[in-house]
Amino acid sequence: MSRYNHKETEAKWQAVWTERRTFETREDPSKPKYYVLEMFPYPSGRIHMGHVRNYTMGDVVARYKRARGYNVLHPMGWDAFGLPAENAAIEAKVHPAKWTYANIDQMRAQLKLMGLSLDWSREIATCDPSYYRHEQKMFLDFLEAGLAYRKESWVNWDPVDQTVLANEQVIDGRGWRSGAPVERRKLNQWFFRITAYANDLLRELDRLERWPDKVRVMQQKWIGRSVGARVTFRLAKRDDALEIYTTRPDTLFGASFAAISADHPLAETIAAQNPAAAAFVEECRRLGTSEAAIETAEKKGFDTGLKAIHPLVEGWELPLYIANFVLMEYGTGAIFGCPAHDQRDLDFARKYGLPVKPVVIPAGEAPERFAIGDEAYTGDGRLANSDFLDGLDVETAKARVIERLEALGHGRGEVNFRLRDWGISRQRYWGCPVPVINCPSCGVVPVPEKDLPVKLPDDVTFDKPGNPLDHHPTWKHVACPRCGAAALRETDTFDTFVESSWYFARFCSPRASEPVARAAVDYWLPVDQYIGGIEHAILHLLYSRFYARAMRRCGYLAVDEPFAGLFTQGMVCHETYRSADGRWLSPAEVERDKSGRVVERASGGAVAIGRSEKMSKSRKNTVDPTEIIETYGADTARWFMLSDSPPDRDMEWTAEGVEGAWRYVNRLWRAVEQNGPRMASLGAPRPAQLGSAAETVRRRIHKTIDGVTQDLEQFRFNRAVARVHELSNGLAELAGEEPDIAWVLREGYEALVRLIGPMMPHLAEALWQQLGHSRLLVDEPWPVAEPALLIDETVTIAVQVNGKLRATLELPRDAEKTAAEEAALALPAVAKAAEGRPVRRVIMVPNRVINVVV
RNA sequence: GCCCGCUUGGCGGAAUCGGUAGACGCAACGGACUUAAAAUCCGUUUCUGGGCAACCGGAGUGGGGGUUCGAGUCCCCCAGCGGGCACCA
Repeated sequence: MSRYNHKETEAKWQAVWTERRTFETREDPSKPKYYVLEMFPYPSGRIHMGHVRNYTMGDVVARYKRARGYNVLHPMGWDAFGLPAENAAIEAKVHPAKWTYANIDQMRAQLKLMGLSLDWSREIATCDPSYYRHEQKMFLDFLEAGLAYRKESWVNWDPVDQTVLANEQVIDGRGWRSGAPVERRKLNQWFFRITAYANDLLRELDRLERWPDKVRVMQQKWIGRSVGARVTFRLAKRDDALEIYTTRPDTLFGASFAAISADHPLAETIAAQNPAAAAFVEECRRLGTSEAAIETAEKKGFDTGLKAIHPLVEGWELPLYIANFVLMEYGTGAIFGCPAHDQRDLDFARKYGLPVKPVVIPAGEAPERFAIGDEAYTGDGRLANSDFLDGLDVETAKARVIERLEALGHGRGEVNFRLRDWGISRQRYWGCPVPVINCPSCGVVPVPEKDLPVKLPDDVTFDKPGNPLDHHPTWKHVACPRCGAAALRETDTFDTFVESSWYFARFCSPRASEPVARAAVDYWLPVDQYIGGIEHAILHLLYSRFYARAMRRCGYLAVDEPFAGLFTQGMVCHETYRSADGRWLSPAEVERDKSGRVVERASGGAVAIGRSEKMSKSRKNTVDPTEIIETYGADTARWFMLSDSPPDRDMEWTAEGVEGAWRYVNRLWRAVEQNGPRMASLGAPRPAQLGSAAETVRRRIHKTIDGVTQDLEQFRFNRAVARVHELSNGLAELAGEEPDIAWVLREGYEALVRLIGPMMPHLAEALWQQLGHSRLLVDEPWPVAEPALLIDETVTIAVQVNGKLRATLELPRDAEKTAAEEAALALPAVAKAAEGRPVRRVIMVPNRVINVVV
C-alpha cells in the first residue's frame, strides 16, 4: 500500500490548477457572482500562522461558492507601503522598494504552497506606480469635490517615527507602532472629509446585517453621535461671545461656570496678555490628552477673570475658566459647567468652591431637600429651580430650552460627532506622494492629470531623521503648473490606510487605465465576504466605507458599502516557554524528555510552560507555516486550522493537534485505497434492495452532506470537520462485501471527498482521481443531499419522569400521541421512577421527548 | 468608570426553537500486532456510590435565586476572565 505523499500530490495539483488557469476569473453576467476577499497582507517578509488561518477560511468559502455555481472572484495583493520598509532601509541599508519586492516574492511563493484558489493574474502591490497613480488621480477628484482639504492643525506627532499619526493610531497616548508617547504639534496637514458622511456612516451600520454586532457597535461608538445644543454666552465688558456645546441644555439653570480648552482661540488671546494664563495653557499642552488619561485627570482650571453672561437670565454672570479637561477637538472647545448633573463639573466646582445647584430632581425626592454629595446626579427626573422649565421632564425641557434659545437668538439645536476628519499626511518616504505643488503665488496647485503619477524618487538617503523626500536635492523643486514660477512639490505622502481603502475595488479591474473599470466594479462589488482580523474593526473598515462613498460621489462606483459580509477571525495562539534563567524559548527549542517533562532541547534544562498567547516574535512562540507545510503538507495545516476552535475565536496551535490532522489525512487516504476493490462497482446502478446496514449508512451520508453544507454557509468550519470525522468513522465500520454495501461505501467516500474539497483541496483532488474520475474535483458541483434521507423512519424518544431521563423509546416517526404515551407508561423504568404515584400529566414533544408528570 | 462578549470533562470544543449534556478531536490509560519501538488497529475515559459483571443509583454546564412539566439555553443578582471606549460636555 502506498503511503500518502503530500509533497508530490500537492505540487501536482497546484501545477494542474495553474496550467488550466482554473482560478482566473472574468465577468460573466450569466452566472451569479461572489467576491471573496481576505485582508491583504503587509509584505513583512514571511507569512505567519495568522495569514494561514485567514487565507484558509477565505479559500474554503471561495472553493465552496465555486462548487455551488458562483462566478467567484478571489484575488490577492500586497499592502506594500509602510514604515517597516523604511526601518529596513535605515537598519539594513537596503532600499525600501527592493526590500518590499523581495518580501513579496518570498511570501507569494509561500502562499502558493497553501494551494489557495486565488486568481494570481490580478495581483497588485500598492507601492507600484501603476497602483498609486490612480490613488493620486482620485485624490485630485476628491480635492475638487471638497472631500480633501489642507489645514493647519494640531497633530499627534510620533517623535520616534518622526511622523504624524491619525487619532486612531494613538493608543493610550502612544504611537500605535513605535509605542512612543505622542507629542502635539501644529502643522499644515491634508485631510479627508470623512465627517461629511458621519451621519450616513452611522445610519448605514444598521443595514450591514452580515457584519458582527461587535464591529458595528465599535464603529457606532467611534462615530459617536450626540444630540444637544450650541449656546451663545456673551462676554461681559467685551464685544465678543463664547459658543459652547452641550447635550444637557435642560440644565442651563444649574450653571455655575463656563470653561474653555487651553487650545481655544480665546485662551490664546488671554495667554498673550497674561503670563499666568500662558503658563497654565502651557502646562495643559504639555500634559496633553495622553498624560491626562494616564493620571485619571485631576480637574484644573485658571480663572480668566472674564464673565460669561447667562443666555436666559439677564444679569447672571458666570466665571470663565481655562480648564484642562475641555477638549478643543470636540464641540466648540467650550462648555458651561453644571456641577449638580455632571461629574467632571462637580469635581471642578468642589475644587474651586463654585455653587452646586440641582435642577433635575429624581422621582420621589422633594426639590428643596434634594442635595448633591460627591456624585453628580445624571439620571432622569423633573426640572426644578429652572424658571419656565420647572416640573418638566428632561426631554421636554431640552426641547423647550432650545425653542427659547432660538427665539432669543442665543442658540440652536445641534448634533455633534466624535468622529474627526481623517488626517492623511505623513512625513515619510515609503508612501504615495500627495500630488500637489505649493506655489508661492498660486498657493496649492494640483498636479495636472497628464503629469501623473508623481513617482517616488529612487535615489534617497535615510541617514538623518525626518522625511527623505524633503531632504532630496532636486525632487521637490518644480515649476508651478499654473504660473510657471519656481515652486515646491508637496513632500508629504499618504497614510498607508489610503491604499487599503480602495484595493478591493482595484481588484475588479487591476490593469485598467482608470482607477477602476466601471463595468467591472458594477459587476463585482460589493465584496460578498470579507475576512480578516478584529484589529481592523474601526480604522480600515471605516476608511473603506468612507472611500466607497467618496468614489461614488466622484463617479467611480455605484455602491456605498464595500463589504456586504464581514467575518472577523480569532488569533492563532501558542504556549509560551521560558528557560530557568528567563529566556523565551521557541517551540522548536523545546522537547519532551523520556519522563514527559518539557525541557530545553539544547541543554536539557528545565522549561517553564506559560499560558497560551498570540503568536509573536517577542514571546518566540511562533511556528513557521512553511516548515509545517514541508513536514505535513498544506492540507494538514489547513485541516487543523479549521478543526478545533470556532473561527471567530482564538485558537491554540499545538503539535499534537497537527499530528491529529495529519493522521486523519493518512487514514482517509488509506481508507479509499483499501476499499478500492470493494468499491470496484464503478458507476454501477444502485442495487434494487439495500440492506438495513446500508440504508442506515446512506442516511448518515446524506445527513452529513446537508450538515456540512449548512456549516460552511455559516462559518462553522469546526463542526463541518467533526461531521466529516463522524462519517469517516461510520464508513470504516461498514463491513461486508455484498453489492449494496459496496455501493453505499462508494457513495459515502465520494461524498466525503467532495465535502473536504474546499478544506483539503489537494487530498480531495487526489482521492477523486483515485475513485476513478477523470474530471477535476474542482470543476465538480457541490453534492446535494436527498431530502428523503434526511428524515428518519424511526426516532429515539427520551422518556422522562418529572423532567428526569428514565428511559428511551424507539418509535416510528410522528407516532400518535396516545400510542406513544401508552408505550412510555408501559416502561418498567417509568413505573419504578413513579413509585406508585398516579400520573398527573403527560407532556409530549413529537419525536423528541415524553415527560410523565407524577 | 461605561459598553460588549465569554465561563460546559484533563484540554479545544459540540448541543440550530427550552426537550437524551459532553458529538468530534487532543491527551491519558488498557489491549492487539511487533524481537522491540514507531506506525496502525480495537477498547475505556464527566465526577461519584454499589456490583465480578452486564448493570443500578446520585450529582453535574462559574456561584446564588427565579420562570417552566422540563433550563447549558430564558429572567434577576454576584464572581472571574477577555475585549472595546474612556475628561466627547
